[in-house]
Amino acid sequence: MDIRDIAAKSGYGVGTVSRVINDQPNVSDRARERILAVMAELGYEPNSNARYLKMRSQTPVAVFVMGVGNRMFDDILGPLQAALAREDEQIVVTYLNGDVDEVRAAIDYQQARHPKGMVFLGGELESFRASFHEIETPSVLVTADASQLGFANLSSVTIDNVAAARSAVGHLLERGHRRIGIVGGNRASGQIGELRLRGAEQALREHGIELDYERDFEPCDFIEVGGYEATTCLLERTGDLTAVFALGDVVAFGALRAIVDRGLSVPGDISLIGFDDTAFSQYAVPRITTIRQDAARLAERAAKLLLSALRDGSPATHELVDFELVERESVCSL
Amino acid sequence: MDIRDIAAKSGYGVGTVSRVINDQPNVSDRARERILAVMAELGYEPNSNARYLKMRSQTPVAVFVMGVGNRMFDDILGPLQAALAREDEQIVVTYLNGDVDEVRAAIDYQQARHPKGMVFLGGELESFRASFHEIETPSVLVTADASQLGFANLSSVTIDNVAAARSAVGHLLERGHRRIGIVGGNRASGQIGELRLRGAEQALREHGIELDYERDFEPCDFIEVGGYEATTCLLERTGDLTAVFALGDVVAFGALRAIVDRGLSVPGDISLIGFDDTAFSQYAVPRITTIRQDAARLAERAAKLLLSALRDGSPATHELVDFELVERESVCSL
DNA sequence: ACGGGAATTGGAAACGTTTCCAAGAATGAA
DNA sequence: TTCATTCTTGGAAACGTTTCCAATTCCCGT
Repeated sequence: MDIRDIAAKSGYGVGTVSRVINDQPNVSDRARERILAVMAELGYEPNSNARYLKMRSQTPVAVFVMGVGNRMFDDILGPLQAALAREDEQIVVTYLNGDVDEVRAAIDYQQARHPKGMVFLGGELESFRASFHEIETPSVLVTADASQLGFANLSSVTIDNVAAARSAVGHLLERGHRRIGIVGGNRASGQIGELRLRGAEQALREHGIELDYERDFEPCDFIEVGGYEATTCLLERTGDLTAVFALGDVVAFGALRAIVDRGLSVPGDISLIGFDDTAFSQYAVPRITTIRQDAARLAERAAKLLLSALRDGSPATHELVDFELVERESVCSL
Repeated sequence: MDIRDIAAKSGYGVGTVSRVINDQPNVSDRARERILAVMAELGYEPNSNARYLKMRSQTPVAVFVMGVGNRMFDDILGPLQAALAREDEQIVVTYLNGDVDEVRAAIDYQQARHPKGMVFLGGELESFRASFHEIETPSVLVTADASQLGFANLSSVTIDNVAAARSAVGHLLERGHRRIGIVGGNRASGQIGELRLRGAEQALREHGIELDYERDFEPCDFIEVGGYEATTCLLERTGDLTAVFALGDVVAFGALRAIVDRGLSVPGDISLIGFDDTAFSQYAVPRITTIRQDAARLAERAAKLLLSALRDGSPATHELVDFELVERESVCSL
C-alpha cells in the first residue's frame, strides 16, 4: 500500500498526495477531500522510513536515563513521553548507570542513528561531559544544569538546586537543629550533589556553622541501598546528629530505614528531610518532609524546549522551574 | 557519506560493501579487511532508514507500559532495555493508563510504524484485548498471562499469579489470621487482579473460609493513592480485620499509610502482605512481607522470547518464572 | 474576449540501502 | 590441460517517500 496506490485510486498524482499528507498548501479542497477519503478507505499509513530517508532528518528522540533506580526519573519519563507524543515524537530510551565509558558508548551509538533530538535525565553532568563536545543535535538536559557549559544546542531545565537545598537546611536550622548530617550524591563538580551541598553549606554558614565534609557528609548513589549504607556510616561516625538531609528522596528512604534500624525514631530522635518529592515520600511512615520538584512540570518544559528547537530551531535555553518545601512529619523542632 | 563512498574508496562495489556490513558470507578476507578499514577511516555509519526501508522490516521494538505509577514496571523497563540493547535492538516506549481507547489508539499508532516487535508491560489484559486480534508482529506480554488467548504471535512471561497469591494468603492463614481484607486490582476477567483474587480465594477455601467480595475486597488501581483509599474504605467497612493482602506493593504502601492513619499499627494491629517486591518494600517501616517477582528476570526472559521470535521466527511461548514469598516484618502471628 | 499572474497539478529524480542476477575468478578432479 | 564447480564480485533495480520544476488550469482585471 503505497502513496502511489492512493494517487492512482484518487486520480491525482503522487506529488499532490504527498502534499495532502503533509498538510501543505497549494492543494484544492476537492483534491484534499478526495485523497483523504481514499486514504481512509484504504487505511493507508505512510512509511516512516521512506519518509525519514528522504527528509534526512531521522529516527526518534533519544532519551538517556542516567541513574537507574532513582524514582525521580521514572516520574519524569511518563509525562515526557506523553508530551512528546502529543506532537508525534517518539522516544527511544536508554538506561544507564554511572559508568563514563558506558555513557559514552551509548551516546555514540545513538548519535550514529541521527536522532532528531536528545534528552538527558540525570543530575550527574560529569558522566555526560566527555561526550558533550560533539553534540550537534538539539538536546535538553533535565535535572542537571548545563548553563555553565556553553553548548549551542544544549538546553536544560532544572530547579535552582542551590536555593532549594539552602531552604531545606534552613528549615532544619530554623527548628533549632545544629548538628545536621548530609547523605547522598557526591562532591565532584558538575554533579547535582555538589550544587545541593553548596546550598546546604550556605544555609549553615548563615548560622555561623561550617560544614565539615569529613564528618557530617557521606556520599552515595541515588538509590535506597545507597541511602541506607551512607546513613548507617554517618550515624556510626558521629553520635550527636539531630537531623539528616538526604540529597534525594530515594536516599531519604534508605536513610529512614537506617535510622530506625539503629533504634532511633524519626522525627523523635532524628529529623529527616528529603529532596524531590517522589510519590512514596508522602506515604512513608512518617511522611517525609522534602523539597518538591515537580516531575510533570520538568518533563513538560523539557518537551517544550526540545520541540521548539526541533521545529523552529530555537537556540538553547536554560530554564528554571519553581521548587517548594513541603512540610510533613519527618522534621520536628528542637 | 555513503555506502558508495566506501565502495569507491575501497575499490570494491556497493554489493560487496553491503555484504561486509551485514556480515554475510561470500566475501574474501582481503575485501572484508580493506572495506572495514575504509569504513573505520571514514567513520562510516549506515543509514538505518534506508536500511529499514529496503528490508521492509522496520523501526524499533515498541514497548507499552500499561499502568503509569506502578513501580514494578519501572523496574522491568531498565533491564528489558539493557537486554535488548545487547542485541542492538532499540525500544520506543509508550506510557499508558487504563483507558481502552487510549490504549487502542497508541497501539494503532505504533503498529502503523511497523515495529519489528512489541512488548506489553501490564497486568490488565482487558485493556489490550480489543487491539490484540490484529497483532501480527512478534509480541510479548510481561506480567499478564496471555496463554488463554490464542494469538500466534503473542508470547507471555509471568509468574503463576494464582499460586503466588495463594501462598501469600496461605502465609497469613498459617499465622492464624482469619479475617483478611484484600485491596487492589479488580475482578474483571483477564485482569491480573482476578488471578490473584482467585489464588486468595483458593487459600481461604482450603481453610473453610468463603471470600466475601462485597465486604472484604476493595478494588483500586496499582498506585499508592489507590491503596490508601481502598484500604481506608475497607477498614471503615469492617472493624475486625487482622490482616490485609495488597495485590501489589505500591498498593501495600498506600495501605500501610492508611492503616497507620487510623491509629493502628503494622503488624501489631493489622498484618500486611504485598505483592511484587519492588525496592521500597524492604526499606519501608516496617519492612513489608511480599511475593517476590523478579523484575530483572522477567525482563530478561521477555527479551529472550522476543529476540528468538525476531531472529528465528520462533513461535509464541508462555513462560512461567518462579516467585518466592519473602518474609519480613509486616506479618505477625496471632 | 484576452492576457497575465496565481494556484494547482503531475512526474522524474533522489534519499542510502539490500538483493538479485549475471559474470568473472579460483579451485579441484579427471 | 580441461571442464565443472564453487566463490567472489559488480551493478541495476527496488524500497516508499519528498521535492523540485515544468505544465496546466483557474481567476480576474481590462
